[in-house]
Amino acid sequence: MTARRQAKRRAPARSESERQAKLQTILDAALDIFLEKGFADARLDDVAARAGVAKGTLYLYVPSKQALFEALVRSGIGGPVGAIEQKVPDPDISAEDQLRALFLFLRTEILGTRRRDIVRLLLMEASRFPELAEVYHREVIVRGLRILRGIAERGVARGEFRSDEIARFPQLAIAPALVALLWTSLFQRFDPVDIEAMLETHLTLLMKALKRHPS
Amino acid sequence: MTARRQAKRRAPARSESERQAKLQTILDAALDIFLEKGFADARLDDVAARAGVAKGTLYLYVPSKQALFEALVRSGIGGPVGAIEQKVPDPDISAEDQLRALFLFLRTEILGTRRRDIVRLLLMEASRFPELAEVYHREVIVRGLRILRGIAERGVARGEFRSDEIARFPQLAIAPALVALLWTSLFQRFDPVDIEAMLETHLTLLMKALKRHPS
Amino acid sequence: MTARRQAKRRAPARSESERQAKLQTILDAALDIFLEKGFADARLDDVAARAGVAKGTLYLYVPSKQALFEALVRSGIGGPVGAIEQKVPDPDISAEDQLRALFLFLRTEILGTRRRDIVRLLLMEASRFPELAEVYHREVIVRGLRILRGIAERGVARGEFRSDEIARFPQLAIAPALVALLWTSLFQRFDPVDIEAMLETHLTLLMKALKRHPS
Amino acid sequence: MTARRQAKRRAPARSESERQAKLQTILDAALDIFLEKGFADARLDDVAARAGVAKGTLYLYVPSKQALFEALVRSGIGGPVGAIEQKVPDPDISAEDQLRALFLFLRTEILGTRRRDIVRLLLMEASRFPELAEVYHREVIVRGLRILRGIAERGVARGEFRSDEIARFPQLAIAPALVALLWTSLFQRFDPVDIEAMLETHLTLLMKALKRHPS
DNA sequence: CATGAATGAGGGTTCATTCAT
DNA sequence: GATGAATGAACCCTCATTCAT
Repeated sequence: MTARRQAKRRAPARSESERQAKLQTILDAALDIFLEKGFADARLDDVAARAGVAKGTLYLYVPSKQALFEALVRSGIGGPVGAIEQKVPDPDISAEDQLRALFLFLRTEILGTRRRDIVRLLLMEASRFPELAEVYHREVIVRGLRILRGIAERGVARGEFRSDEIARFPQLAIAPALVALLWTSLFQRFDPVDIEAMLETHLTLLMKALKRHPS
Repeated sequence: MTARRQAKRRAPARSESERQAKLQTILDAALDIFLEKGFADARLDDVAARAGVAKGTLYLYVPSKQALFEALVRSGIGGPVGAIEQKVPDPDISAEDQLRALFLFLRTEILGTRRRDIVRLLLMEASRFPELAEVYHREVIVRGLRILRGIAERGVARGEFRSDEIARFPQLAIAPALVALLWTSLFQRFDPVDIEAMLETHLTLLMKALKRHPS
Repeated sequence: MTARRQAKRRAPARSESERQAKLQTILDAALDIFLEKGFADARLDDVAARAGVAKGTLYLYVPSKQALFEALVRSGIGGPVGAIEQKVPDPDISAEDQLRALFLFLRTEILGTRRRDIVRLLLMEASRFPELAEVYHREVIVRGLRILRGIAERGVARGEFRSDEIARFPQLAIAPALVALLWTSLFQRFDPVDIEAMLETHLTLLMKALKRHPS
Repeated sequence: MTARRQAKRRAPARSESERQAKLQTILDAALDIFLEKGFADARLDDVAARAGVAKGTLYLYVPSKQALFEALVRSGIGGPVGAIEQKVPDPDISAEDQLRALFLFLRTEILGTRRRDIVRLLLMEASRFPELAEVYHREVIVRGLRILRGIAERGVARGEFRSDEIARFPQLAIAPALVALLWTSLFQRFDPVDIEAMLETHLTLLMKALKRHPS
């Protein structure tokens, strides 16, 4: 064991962190290419070229094209949900403000960033990668809906909301965000919509429907 | 002479309706395969096998794989929208009932049929077929949103609705249908959701938010 | 036997001569297409379309694409050689005039007609159809060279020619015609050459070389 | 550092000369196959097999079947013409000897080598590759005829030749070489002709026709 | 570790030939 | 006989993966 380590450390031209950095470079390049072409049409030649490495090098970091795709998606999901889980369920603020905070987060941390593209890519390819759909469901969907349900239940419990529709179907609360995501990707260029205003209007309607004493 | 003319003018070996039927068989088979594998991974061998014809036969009906895909999508969109345009804008019934009729139609004519899969396929591949995305936008999205906007505006005009949010962002009214579509395709098998109840709840919330005198 | 004949004669819509006429239509169409595309690139669809028949009909007249090509070439060669054999070896005129008559025939009956294209097609495809090359050699080359050799030998015998080079290598006498054929097909469009003057000059040179008392 | 640089700057895995050698192997193999089958019927599988490489490897050296064909032809033409341009127009020797040198060169460097096959292949396929016909015309025909014309004009100028027929139609001087080329390819196997004697006889005749004082 | 040349299975497309009408 | 829809073998080209350097 020691001997082996020494053998490896004799020329540690690449430390573990350097290796991680290069892997990240590859994942970034892969995201670009996969987004542009989709999984099946993406060529590893292009990924390698964009990452600035030789094609064979990819296989030193990832065992196959499919694994590259999966690593890419896994690295891009989950993180933000954890952040929301930390910040949003603040019992000191109203359910409405919690929802608004959640949407602000969605707009700034997802819809306005590359993560939006990762999610779109995932939606596009999910039916071809059922296992990945399950991971996404478990790591993002379930946790996201749990947060929403928590907000809704607390809203009902403290009398802020009249009814529990969102607790029962939290999907209804983020449905417009899904529309925003797809619209941006597919139609925005020839039929632009003010996404921010749309989401704001959604919250307005939702509050009208839910709040006992609409502000 | 007459006899010869008949010989030359005789009905085509395969009548037009027979040709259409076979084309439909091919389109059906193609939908199955494209849904299962996505456009790029779908093999025309499989399409032909499922349609029960030889591979070369496909090219008697469609000039290329891409054209097959486009024909498939085009054949599956547009029709229902026309039906809705005919039925829904009935001035004799309330805006709420018009919306409910629209959602009933969505559930029974889209979400409950193969058209759901065509739409999902389109969403999956839209970025690879920008022209098709435009066709879909023009033939379905624009017309669908126009119907919704019409309902909303009439609801406001006749005093049934308090405000015009849906007229401004009709996307908000059908957003849950999009969730339903994707959920069904991606997660329903391991996390079933009562789609009908969800959409019903959406309508309930929407009416609470919009109606001047909620029933 | 009689019965069969009667059966056939009951509706002899197509007599033998009609059949021959249709075959000729097909061969003409095939020549056009083969000339335009070469054998391998010619499509029977195009041959059928140009002949005004259905593709399957071709197979009622010819058993395969290769057979069509061979029938075409066979039908287009040989004929003229027979004509020359009849006309040229006129013992009453000088060898020079016989040669001139031969070249006039070449210019007007071969180089200036479709036969030129048939010969070119044959040269192009001969290495792929060795049997056809043999037929051409036997039916055209051998007979043509025999005519030339006959002229040359008579010229020597009657003292008109000094030597027997052309009797030994009659190919030398028609070599410029081959140049004319290929030049016309390949280079004439961007580097035009006065073919008639070239052949005339060839004869002039040849007479200078051969004749005892150049005129 | 130096070591690393060497690692990055090391000679290409395959040196340029190795690459050229392999390309030549492929071109040689392609010539065999194209000659045997013609362009359209040649299969890249066979080219690869004969070259001893995998099919995909061909595409590392040439972008398409057509480009392979064109590379093959281009690599085989032009070179010898340059050599002749250097050697033949020697003002110290007679026009006759220049012509004889030219024919010797033709026999040993073209007719007796693979270049003969390349020319034949070009003639066979020229109508399918009009651009290539132009290249050949420009790089070979024009230059070759210019050499002949130069010899002829000098022959006239110095009084060696009586007349200028060859200066006007230099094609007449090499026409027998074309016959030799085609005869060798098409008929030689069942009707052998002494090509060397034929060309020698051609020169004899030509000198008789042209020279003021035949030797 | 890194490279990139080489591999070869795979798939879209064509088209000569067949055959039911 | 004539038709033309159907067939399916064949072939060019791509690209994920391997491996000698």
